[in-house]
Amino acid sequence: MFQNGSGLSSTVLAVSASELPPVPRLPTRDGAGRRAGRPPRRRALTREAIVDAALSIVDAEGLDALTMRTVAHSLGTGAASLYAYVSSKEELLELVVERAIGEVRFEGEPDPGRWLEQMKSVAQEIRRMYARHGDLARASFGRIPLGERALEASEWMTGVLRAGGLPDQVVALAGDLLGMYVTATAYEESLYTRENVTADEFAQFTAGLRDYFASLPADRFPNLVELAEPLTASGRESRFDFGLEVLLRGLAAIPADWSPQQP
Amino acid sequence: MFQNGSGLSSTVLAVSASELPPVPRLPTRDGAGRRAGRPPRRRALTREAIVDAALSIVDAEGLDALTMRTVAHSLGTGAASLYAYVSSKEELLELVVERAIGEVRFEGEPDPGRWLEQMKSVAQEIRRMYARHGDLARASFGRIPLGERALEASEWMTGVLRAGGLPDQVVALAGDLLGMYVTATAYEESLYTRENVTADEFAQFTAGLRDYFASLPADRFPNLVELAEPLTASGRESRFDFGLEVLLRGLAAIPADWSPQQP
DNA sequence: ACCTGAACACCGTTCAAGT
DNA sequence: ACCTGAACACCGTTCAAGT
Repeated sequence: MFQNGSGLSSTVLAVSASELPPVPRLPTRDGAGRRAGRPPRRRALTREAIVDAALSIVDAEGLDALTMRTVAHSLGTGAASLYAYVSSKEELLELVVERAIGEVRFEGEPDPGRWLEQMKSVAQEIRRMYARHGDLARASFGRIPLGERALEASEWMTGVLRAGGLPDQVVALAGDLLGMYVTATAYEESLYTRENVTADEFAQFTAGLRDYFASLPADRFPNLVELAEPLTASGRESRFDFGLEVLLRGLAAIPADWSPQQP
Repeated sequence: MFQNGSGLSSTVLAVSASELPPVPRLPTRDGAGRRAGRPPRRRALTREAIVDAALSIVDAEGLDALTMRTVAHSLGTGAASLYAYVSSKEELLELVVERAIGEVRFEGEPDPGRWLEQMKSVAQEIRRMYARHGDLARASFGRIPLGERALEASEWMTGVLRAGGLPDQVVALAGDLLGMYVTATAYEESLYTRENVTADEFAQFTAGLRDYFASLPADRFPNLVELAEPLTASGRESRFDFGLEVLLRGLAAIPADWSPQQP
């Protein structure tokens, strides 16, 4: 749930909260497995500050611009100094993703009569969060955020799906599926929202794509030629809404006793 | 269609076939936009050979092991020599993805009575293709392959969806959605099929995840605690089948006049 | 005309040497 | 005890200099 798909990633976000149990991890082979550990006493440099700086860089210049050097530079140090607070770039990315997910707000309690609306609204909320943070969705993909805030999100979504009367196994699978859908969509959308591609250039590209389909040899690609227009017509918003609609209608249509054909 | 989601990527695969029109492109800012151009006369090194070598590396060691240097080395040259055949690593990745998609086979003609089965089977076919090629799905994500083989795939899928009686706009959106689902799933699955994570380690991780959920404070995370088992029980196969089932049922349930609420 | 070694400007990460 | 400059082993890409 909220797992950005079924993802069981190799590393997983450490919980900062006190009373939560230690997070399970897949072993890493490259020896970058140690944790930062000790609290940062009385220093200007803190985990918080590093995550802040990293997220700001992603917002302003995208994920590719986030390097240990750029983060360190924006904090007035060298890259090596970050390793006292963060065990690897991988861990830093997890912290940044967790921070972003923590921004998502859930209003109200799970309402049995409104579970579809509630799921739709939280999906849109998450999408908006990603839209605020450049192409962060790319880093988010395939991770299972298990930090406190992410768990709260999973808890809420699980509650909504259960309130909807879905059986437990379907609740679990549905949460993963919706998380994956939103993250994947957000990632793809970030590709054409890159600050160095103007809306005009994008429109031109779309038009070019339509003309490309339209000009294919009609004997070999009759359907693509005929559908050149609808294939390239939909905007981001409609694509997202369409997929969400399909997923939710499909979920509502899944029988209570669903199980895979070949176990 | 077959676009691995709604993806309109910044660069797009060049069509190798003769009679197809030139592919539309989004402008790139980093000046890496030139094409290889001239045919490789009588040389051992060819585009084909380079793509072969690159795909072999992905199969054997994963996408991260694919560097211009490793590819060149496996062909007995230096990285610089590849740039006579391929304008950038980005273009090489597109060629590799296209090659892999070309492996997917479609049996039979679109059959109006069997469109759901046909879509399900092609989705499984594509998933198997990705499973053969390490974590190639990662490189595939967010690209629109427009090469000849990919177009044939899109043509076929479009035909099946139309045969199913879906309206044109739904056909277009559905193709993107299914493509994105399969690619995203394949990518996530590749994360735990990494050759350096054994099945045993994975099972252990899953068990750890279950125990993690189960041991959360029950007052704050009642649903996660209660659903610890189902949340971590499903295998890859069931996850994939579940999502596919949801998508196809949802598609079948979309009204013919669907359009986004806020245009 | 074709090819490529060496270089450039980067990475993430480590560690000896400073304070 | 804490911090970090410099180095290591890599990247993708370029280009002058070879044949």
